[in-house]
Amino acid sequence: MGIEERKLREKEERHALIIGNAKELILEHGVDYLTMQTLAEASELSKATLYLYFENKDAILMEILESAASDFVHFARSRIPAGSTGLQSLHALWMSYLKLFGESQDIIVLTGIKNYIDPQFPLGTGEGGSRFSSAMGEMLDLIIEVFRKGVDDGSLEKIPDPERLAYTVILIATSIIDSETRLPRPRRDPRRISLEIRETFEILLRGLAAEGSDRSLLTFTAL
Amino acid sequence: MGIEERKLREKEERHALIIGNAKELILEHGVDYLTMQTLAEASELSKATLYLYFENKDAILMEILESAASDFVHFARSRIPAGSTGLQSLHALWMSYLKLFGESQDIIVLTGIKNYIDPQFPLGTGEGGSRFSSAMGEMLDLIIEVFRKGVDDGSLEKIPDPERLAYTVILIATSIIDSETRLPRPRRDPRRISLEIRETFEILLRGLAAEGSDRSLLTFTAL
Amino acid sequence: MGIEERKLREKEERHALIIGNAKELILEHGVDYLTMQTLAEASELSKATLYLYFENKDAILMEILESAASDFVHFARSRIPAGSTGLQSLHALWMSYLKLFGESQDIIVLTGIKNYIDPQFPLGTGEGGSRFSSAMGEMLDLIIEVFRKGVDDGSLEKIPDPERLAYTVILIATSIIDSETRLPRPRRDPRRISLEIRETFEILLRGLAAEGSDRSLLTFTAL
Amino acid sequence: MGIEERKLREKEERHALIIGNAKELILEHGVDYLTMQTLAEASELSKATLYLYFENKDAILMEILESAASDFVHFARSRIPAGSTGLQSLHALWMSYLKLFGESQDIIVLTGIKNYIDPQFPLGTGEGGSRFSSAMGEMLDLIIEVFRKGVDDGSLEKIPDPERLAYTVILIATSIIDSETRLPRPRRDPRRISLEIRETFEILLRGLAAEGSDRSLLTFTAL
DNA sequence: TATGAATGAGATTTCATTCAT
DNA sequence: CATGAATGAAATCTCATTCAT
Repeated sequence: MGIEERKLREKEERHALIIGNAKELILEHGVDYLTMQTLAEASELSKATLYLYFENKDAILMEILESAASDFVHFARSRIPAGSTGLQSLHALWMSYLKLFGESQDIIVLTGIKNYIDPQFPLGTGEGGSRFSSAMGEMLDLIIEVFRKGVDDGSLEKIPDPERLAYTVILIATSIIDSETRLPRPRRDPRRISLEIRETFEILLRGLAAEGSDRSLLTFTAL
Repeated sequence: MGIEERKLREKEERHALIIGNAKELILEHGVDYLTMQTLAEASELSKATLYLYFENKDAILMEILESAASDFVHFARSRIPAGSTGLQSLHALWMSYLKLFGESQDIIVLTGIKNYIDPQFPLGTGEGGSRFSSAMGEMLDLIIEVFRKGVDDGSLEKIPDPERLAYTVILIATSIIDSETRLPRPRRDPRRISLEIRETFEILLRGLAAEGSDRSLLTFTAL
Repeated sequence: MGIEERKLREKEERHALIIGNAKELILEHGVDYLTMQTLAEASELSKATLYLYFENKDAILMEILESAASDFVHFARSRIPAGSTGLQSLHALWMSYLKLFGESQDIIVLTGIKNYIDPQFPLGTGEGGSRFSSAMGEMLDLIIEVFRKGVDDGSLEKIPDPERLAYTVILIATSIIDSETRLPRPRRDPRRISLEIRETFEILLRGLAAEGSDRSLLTFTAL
Repeated sequence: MGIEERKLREKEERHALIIGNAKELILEHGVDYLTMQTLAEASELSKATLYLYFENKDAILMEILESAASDFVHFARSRIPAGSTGLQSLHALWMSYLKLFGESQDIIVLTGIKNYIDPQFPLGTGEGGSRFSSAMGEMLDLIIEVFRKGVDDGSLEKIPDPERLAYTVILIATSIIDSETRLPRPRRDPRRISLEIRETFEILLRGLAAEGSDRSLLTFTAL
């Protein structure tokens, strides 16, 4: 029975290996560089073998996207204290984003893929909407929730259409990174990106917060 | 020499024709649809002929980008009254953006191409910087200028690194449209985009403006 | 030795199981659907295991063909009364065909495979003849025998080359079904096939029978 | 203007060349051997070039099928004298078949492709029926027409369902050749096939003709 | 100047078969 | 005896780019 376990583990490891290599490739050379060929080479496997682990190329991208998005949502939720105001929640949410981005570069991969798979998200859910990531949907829900809370408790300015704004905010946040994804790593500077995101979030937060809000909630410099 | 003139004129006309068709195709069907094949057909020319007018596909996209960006910069500059504060200038700048977007849809083409050609811009100028658009550089300069003025005259909050923020702001503004560009026109909704951009700009403006600024400068509803 | 017996029996059972599944798959989804993959799944075995029981895919198909053809020959022989004329024998032979087809659908499998494996049979025995089915050879012999008998006893028209005609007749009979085999069962209509075969046999029988033959031997309507 | 003509001619020649090579390959090695790769090699062109002349592989097969079927129908119609009985027409029809087969081997190609493209034809027209060859439809119509005429003028036996029988007859006629198509030419013997077809047609004709028909119409030996 | 024609390189996917464990 | 895992070879199709005429 130890054998079965080992086999299962090995299978999972390979699966993870492939995903890992795919992420690495995307991170290194951009999403367009990820072909079954390059992925096979990077994984020291044949192309056919990849199809043992994934139904098709989309499935690989989807899995990366799903897991990255899902990780983010869970992490963020865990860092929003119960009873916090909308503004506090938003602050916590963005802190999570910065933290996660600082620790791994999954977010780079995530956004790159998002735009590759479904460039119109979050603008158009349309008919093909169902095709799109469920984890991405959860992320959207979380943000909408925070916006609504903030408007209700008065910690945020009035937001005409929280759903639309949530879309837009995801778009902004991801697109700052998005462009990075297609370029080779050498030209990328994680610290610069981090600074840019932080600064952008501060401006957005100032723009969203109700007048007279606590200044300490409008900055991320403590990071 | 009348002959030479005519030839020159015809050459320019063809050149313009191709560019026009390329824009149209992008607008209609998204950037991915623009292949040398489709462009040749739309222009009623052969693929080979396209190469008489442009070195390669990138050159076509670049030129569209250049001219659109250049148009925008000139238009925006013409709408910033002499002697206006930084905040006023920024307001005018964004009004121009909204106006231009309302009137033509060049901006859709522009941003779509920007991300297609050089997705890292404005993040990475790097070594490859020379490759990138000079008109885009002018746009950048304009925004930096406005930021500096605003910080100096106290109409904007302190901005640690105006250049970087200018990059970011262009990115935000363009990326909202970016995703649209790859979709065929039918699924696009100009009004929605317009609303999103406007709302985003308001939030950014509120976030950038010094406290106690004139409220009328923080909204675009008059549009 | 009880053990050895059991092992042998189990081996044969597996063998039969695989063959059975292969038939079922062909019957359900058509010959093209039978891949080592689908067969392994249906048999709840690994693909590699299939190769323990059969040298390659062709061997599997061949065996199905063999057994189906063999079954048919035995069944048909058992239904040809001793002392019957050639015409009576031919009638009995084709009744067997119709009956077998009505009861099982093995014949569908059989013909489908025949054309898949060795489409030139019965046209070409050639050098590669050895490769081909021995049971199919028996079927051929049976028909030739019947033809010869009929020509001798005057119940059939003169047949220039009984062997060649036997080939042709098998071809005709099987080919009516052949095309069906590649289609999934839902689009198949056993009754229509049955009618077609019957009608064809009647025409052939009329064409083969000596003039003035007993009319009741020229029809299968009693079926 | 001579230039344009020449170009057009050359284009058509290439087109014809490819079709010719495709036929040749099918004739030589069977339908399964025809891949874009082998066809490209045989034509001394690159695979990509083939796509300049044909939209996809199916289009190539379809064109061969269409033209062969269409040729046959026209040829056959031209050889059926006005005012002939059904039996005479059928005889003429099959003479045409034999003649065409004797002259070119297009019919081999035709039937091979027919079964490759649409194996269920003529059994199942089904929903996808429209997808199938229009020339093949004309062939069917011709045969049905002849059957009806023969039943009406009493030269043929009663036919319960002329349409179904027409299907069956095409099936029989083509399937005799069909098997050939997938095998390399060396194992093929045109004369034998010719004999088989002739003999089969005679039997069918005897089976279909009304009793007491003119014997000279029941044989093809004059061929 | 213009172009028809051609193509190399590369993308995704499928399948019969092998081999170490 | 059984198998999970791996793979080579092949299939269809696309696209930016080149070159002789």
